[in-house]
Amino acid sequence: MKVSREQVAENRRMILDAAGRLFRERGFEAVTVAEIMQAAGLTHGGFYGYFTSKDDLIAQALAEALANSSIRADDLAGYAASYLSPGHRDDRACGCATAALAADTIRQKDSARSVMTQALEQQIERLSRIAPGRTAAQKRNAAVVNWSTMVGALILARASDDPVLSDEILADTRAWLAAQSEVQGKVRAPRKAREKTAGAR
Amino acid sequence: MKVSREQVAENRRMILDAAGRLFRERGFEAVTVAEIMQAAGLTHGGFYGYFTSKDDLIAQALAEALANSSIRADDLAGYAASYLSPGHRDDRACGCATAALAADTIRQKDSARSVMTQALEQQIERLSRIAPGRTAAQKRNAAVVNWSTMVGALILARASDDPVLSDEILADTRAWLAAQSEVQGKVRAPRKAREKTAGAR
DNA sequence: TGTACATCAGTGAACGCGCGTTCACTGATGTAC
DNA sequence: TGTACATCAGTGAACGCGCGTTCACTGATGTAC
Repeated sequence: MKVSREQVAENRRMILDAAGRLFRERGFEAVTVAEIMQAAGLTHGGFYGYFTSKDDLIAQALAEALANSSIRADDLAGYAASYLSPGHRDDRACGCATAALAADTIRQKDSARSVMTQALEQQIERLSRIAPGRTAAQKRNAAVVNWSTMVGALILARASDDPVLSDEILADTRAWLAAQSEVQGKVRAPRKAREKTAGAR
Repeated sequence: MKVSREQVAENRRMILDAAGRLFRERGFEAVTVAEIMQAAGLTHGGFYGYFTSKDDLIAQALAEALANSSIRADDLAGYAASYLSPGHRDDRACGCATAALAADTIRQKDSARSVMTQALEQQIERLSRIAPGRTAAQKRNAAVVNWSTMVGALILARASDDPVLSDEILADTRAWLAAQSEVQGKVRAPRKAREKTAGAR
């Protein structure tokens, strides 16, 4: 049964969304094409009308998931507080696609790897704007390290079976990044203002 | 054909070694039982004489791979220099099992997850001994953050398609950890001694 | 020490299963008049 | 605006394939005498 052009666009969005969520939750390999199509409300046969292969979908769904990060903040401490929250740790399906899929992407085709690399570069640029440091080079250096720290901490917090250890990893890393933000970034800001910013979600 | 008891022990070691290497290189799911047995010089049929299932092997091979980290150093800067070297980045099969498999392990059975959690706790304790800080709590906090940073940086450096960006991530994070080690950890050590230690492999 | 035989590690064919992908078919859409 | 029909998105059975796992068999090991 043919379907309207709007419905086609809507279906395409549904497939990419479902794939993005399932991939982040269970990895590229463990999720099947049939499962994604079912989650999108379709049957598996129609898949190849939208994508040329599963690898094609992986690259496109990854790009979509990496672009739609829900984490937003104007300062490093606020960003870290949100990124390293228990809520983000526990919601892999809708959380950071880098933390969920960077390790998986290393073993994927070039199409997916290049998408991940572009997103990584963009994220470093974005973090450079709120990173501590006087020169542009210092800010970028700090952004690289801060991003590594956040992604690493989220992966390790998720990897830990033990909720106490997992919470410790998140809390320690949050505190560290907040301190970074304080000491190096905003030496001139008044104390009250700083505390407000750092405490905000 | 029956085989001597020593040969059985040797074969077991070969299977665990091959599995550890292949898993680190390509992930748990992409590697097949037959492939592992072939890499160990055996045929796939014999597998279930050694392990009850692939999941059983995953847990045991992960424990083995996590225990046999080749990275050793007496100070943080030296450890970071080794851990964040291009050589370690490029040799996934023999490198850090945490960086290679932590994200994969999140989606594995409890047996593997508990192995990873134990290794994580041990590594934090180990790093606490060489971490900067005055109190034990400060040292442990720093160890948690430093480990998150190293694992995150290695994963991101591997994820990057672009060798320039990849090298930048390694170099920036190495420099950062060396600075951490300098500023907070060894304020009392004579300058010459510090430089020697930090430069060592 | 030498011999006879029970044990059991390793082999490879075979199992059921689910994967990614293909394809003939269906029927609503959207265009031509 | 209404009607006729070509288009093509979606369906579900079917494809070949490779997976994890099983099992009857083989023949070297290692024990009992």
